[in-house]
Amino acid sequence: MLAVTLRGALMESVSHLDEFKKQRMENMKRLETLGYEAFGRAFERTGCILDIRKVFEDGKRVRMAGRMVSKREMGKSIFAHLQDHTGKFQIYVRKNDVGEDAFSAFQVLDLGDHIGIEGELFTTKMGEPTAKVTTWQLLGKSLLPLPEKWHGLHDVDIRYRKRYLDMIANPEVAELFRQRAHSIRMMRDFLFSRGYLEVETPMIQSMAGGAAANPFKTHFDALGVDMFLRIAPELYLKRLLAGGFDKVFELNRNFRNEGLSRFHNPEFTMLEIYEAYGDMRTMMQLIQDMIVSVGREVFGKLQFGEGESAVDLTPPWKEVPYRELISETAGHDWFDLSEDSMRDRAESLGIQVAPDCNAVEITHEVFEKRIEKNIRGPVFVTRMPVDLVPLAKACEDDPSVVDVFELIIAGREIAPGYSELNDPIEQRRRLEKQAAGDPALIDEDFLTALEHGMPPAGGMGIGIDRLLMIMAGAEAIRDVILFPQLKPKKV
RNA sequence: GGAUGCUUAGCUCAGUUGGCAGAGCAGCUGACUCUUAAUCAGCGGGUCGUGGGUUCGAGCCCCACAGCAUCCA
Repeated sequence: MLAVTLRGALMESVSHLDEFKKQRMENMKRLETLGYEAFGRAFERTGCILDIRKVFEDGKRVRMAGRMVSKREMGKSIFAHLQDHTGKFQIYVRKNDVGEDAFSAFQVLDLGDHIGIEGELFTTKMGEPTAKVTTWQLLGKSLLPLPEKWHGLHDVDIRYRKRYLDMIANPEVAELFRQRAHSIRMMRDFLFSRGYLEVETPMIQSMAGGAAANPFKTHFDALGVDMFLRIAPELYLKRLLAGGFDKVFELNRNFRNEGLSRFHNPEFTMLEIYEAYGDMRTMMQLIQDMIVSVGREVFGKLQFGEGESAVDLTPPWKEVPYRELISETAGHDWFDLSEDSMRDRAESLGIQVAPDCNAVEITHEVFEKRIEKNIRGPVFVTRMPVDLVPLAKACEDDPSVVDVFELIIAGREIAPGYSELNDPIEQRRRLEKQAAGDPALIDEDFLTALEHGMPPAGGMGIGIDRLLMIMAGAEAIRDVILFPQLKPKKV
């Protein structure tokens, strides 16, 4: 009894959408009885809509395909727009031109249907380039209504969950993802042309190393062991340096088992680059050249954002030591202060510091809360405290700081770069400290590779999604990821 | 994990002090052979996120839950 009621209620709740679908199914049947195949086959086109627009010429015959996104019926003639990924084009269907049957079938078409047309180009009285249809065919029936044509699709939940609707209703979204694809392609070409080799290393790993982050767990059935999705490719890329590849990169997904936020998606795209016999300065030059060329060639500019969030990527980019930034903000005597005085000073700057924080951690709180956010950049912050960065070489002139940079743009960390540690003894010491007595957390195979000898190297990782947020002017990381992670929706 | 806000027709949004659930687009019927947010005439479409409560009466007030957003951890 209850089950029956629930089922009734469920059917009731979708009944209205069903009515749209029912109507369209009926239209589909009518088209089929008129001899149209509802889900058609390959259709040879003169070109995409942009191609056709480019070669526009009065009287030219073309074959064009697209989704019908608007339709204006006027008795014995119809204007409509077809849309493909390159834009919209108006078509004109006249009873006299296509014949009675094809015309009445066209009247049955719904918005959203994919059709192919053959016709002759002309310009309307209002000056719009248009194709006068002589024949048409149905390529793909749409059974559900499109979002509203004028206001588009605003509901962010639907936009992320049904990205295909977002792309149809909001053309700028499709454009952004083309820019993303183009940017990534540019980076690959750039690195390839400079002699870097693209490699693929395991995403499923028996221990997730190379960064400090919580991994996703998975299970390898055939081997009966738990595995992890990688949090970074670093330790494998360094094995390749030991193996003799001198310039390598990997551009692919990393996975971190963290929450969702405006700046975090648990799977994100990272570009990691290593160059043997180089150091972090090699990387500084490389990333500057690479980002500048992406800016120029994909976006056609080096100035991004407006007002408060404006950044100018015109090289050369500034370099500022970490301690200098701290002194400027927290006082020139900061590094002479006792831990307690540091805590008081931090609080006077409006920063709450946990009581168990040491001097390095308090200092870094100041950096994160008061400095980093305000750096418009791009700025390379260099000479970070050794305790913050366990995988880098110490500076030659000061063992308390490491030879690294953190590239900050628009108040955000975009890319850390290191003079990589290639000393297996020091590396073991640091990994053991990090593992805090748990030998299962130490990647012995990686250490063995270093023991065989790894050349000195520069290395860096670039958070591609965050970089693209800046260049594309996106407010949220979800806006630059096609299918961002969301909570599964319960029924 | 915490705080705040949002959730009303397929889509975009109104909804007054708690008193019959609204508009535009989309849809349906009809007219119209250069329209373009076509126009004109008419029609249909709602478990107001879900579940409880207060009340004579809840889209609106209260509680819980869900999803989303922003900020914080």
